[in-house]
Amino acid sequence: MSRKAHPHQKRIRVVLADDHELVLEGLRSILQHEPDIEVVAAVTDGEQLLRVLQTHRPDMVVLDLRMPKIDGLACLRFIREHGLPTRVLVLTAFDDRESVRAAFELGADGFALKTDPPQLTVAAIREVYHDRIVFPRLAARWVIQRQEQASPLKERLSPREQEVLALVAEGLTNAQIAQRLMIGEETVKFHLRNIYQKLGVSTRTEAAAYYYRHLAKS
Amino acid sequence: MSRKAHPHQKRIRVVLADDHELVLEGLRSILQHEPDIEVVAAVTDGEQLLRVLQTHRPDMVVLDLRMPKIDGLACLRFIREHGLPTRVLVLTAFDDRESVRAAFELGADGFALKTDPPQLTVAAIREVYHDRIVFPRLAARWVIQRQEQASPLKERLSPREQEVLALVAEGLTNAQIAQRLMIGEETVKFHLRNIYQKLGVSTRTEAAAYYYRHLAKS
DNA sequence: AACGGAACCCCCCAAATGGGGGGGCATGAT
DNA sequence: ATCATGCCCCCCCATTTGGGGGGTTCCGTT
Repeated sequence: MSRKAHPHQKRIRVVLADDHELVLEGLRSILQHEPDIEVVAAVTDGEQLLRVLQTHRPDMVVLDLRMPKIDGLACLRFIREHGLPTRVLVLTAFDDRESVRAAFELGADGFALKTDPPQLTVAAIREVYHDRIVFPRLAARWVIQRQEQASPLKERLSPREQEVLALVAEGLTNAQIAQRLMIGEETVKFHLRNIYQKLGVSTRTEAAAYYYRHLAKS
Repeated sequence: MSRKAHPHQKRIRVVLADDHELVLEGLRSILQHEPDIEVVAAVTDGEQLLRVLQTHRPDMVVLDLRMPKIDGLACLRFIREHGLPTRVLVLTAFDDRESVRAAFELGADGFALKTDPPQLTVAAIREVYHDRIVFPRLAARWVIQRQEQASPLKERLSPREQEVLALVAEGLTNAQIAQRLMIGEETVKFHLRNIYQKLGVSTRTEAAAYYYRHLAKS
């Protein structure tokens, strides 16, 4: 099994995980020509991934967060909790900053964007393999914001702010909210500014969208 | 220009459009081995696509709906309105059935899922080229459903109004919507006024609330 | 007793929005 | 030929909103 008498003594053994077969194909196609990287498997859902991880013990997994059966975050958690010796490069579609944050906190070693030139992803693989944590400037912001305001944004909203947000999501105007809560309109605006900052948005409709997507229950 | 003295007389000339470079790479990689298909260009945003369409006049475009600058729907609309002789195979990530419906109504010739085995996509290219309309069973349902579902109010919204409303619900501003749909901001306001009247609301956030409660998808 | 945080109120100003009017063009039905 | 509809664009104007200051209480911690 051990190959040591070779110019490129040890190849980076990676597993690819993405539900889009075309992305797998793209990765395979570009990694094919990299002499120091070896694709040992490619899977399209979390279940397969966990199996492969334990049988192949790869150096690294290139991981999409969105996958059937078991999603990327769950896989990442599993890897960390079981102390698997596998580095994790998250391959994201950039659109869900919430997931990126979560992945970072779960200990992802790096991030690459599907919209980036493939060569960047290849470079990222090498970087991560050499114990560097890497992620694109864009993703940096999603992640950094977390330092100040911690991940569960919802918890960070004060009770009053949550009330206000709920009413905004109903479609009420500032004046109506003020009346409903028996406070001044300026106060509503004050709360809203704080809410926007905490949620990372800048309009009431964005806030409403956030509400319905992240913390609605009905 | 005309090559007719060859076993495969005329190759299908396709343009690939997807903001994910890895997907482009994947497509290119598999189409490379198809003797009857020729990739004449690959672009990552709508602006490039429209340029390429007019210079290369390809037989077909494999089109992702989500793209920067000008999104896939807008491109499709452009193609149809200008009577370009280009067939359109929509390559979707499966998650936005709303867009799939819209694409179907705009006259998309076929649909392929990114999660499908790449060979299916290749087959779809050939099918569409031979004047067949093709789409996976899954997508079929999104499209069909709309016939019956016909909620009284939603049906009153014109296709364009539905597009606008969906973007409002995402939290976009008028200016952003205008850019996304390639129309003027005043036009967006015009559509919005009509939407408000039809829905019986008077602010965008109310409209967003209506969207999430009555016509939301997932 | 001093501190920070939450909730409350007020000012100002630029930008976005809502609401009304006026057109235009194309398509498809009557 | 006419009409209705959808879609597009432009004008004007009042209101709402977003973002920046400045404050005051009250409460729980330290």
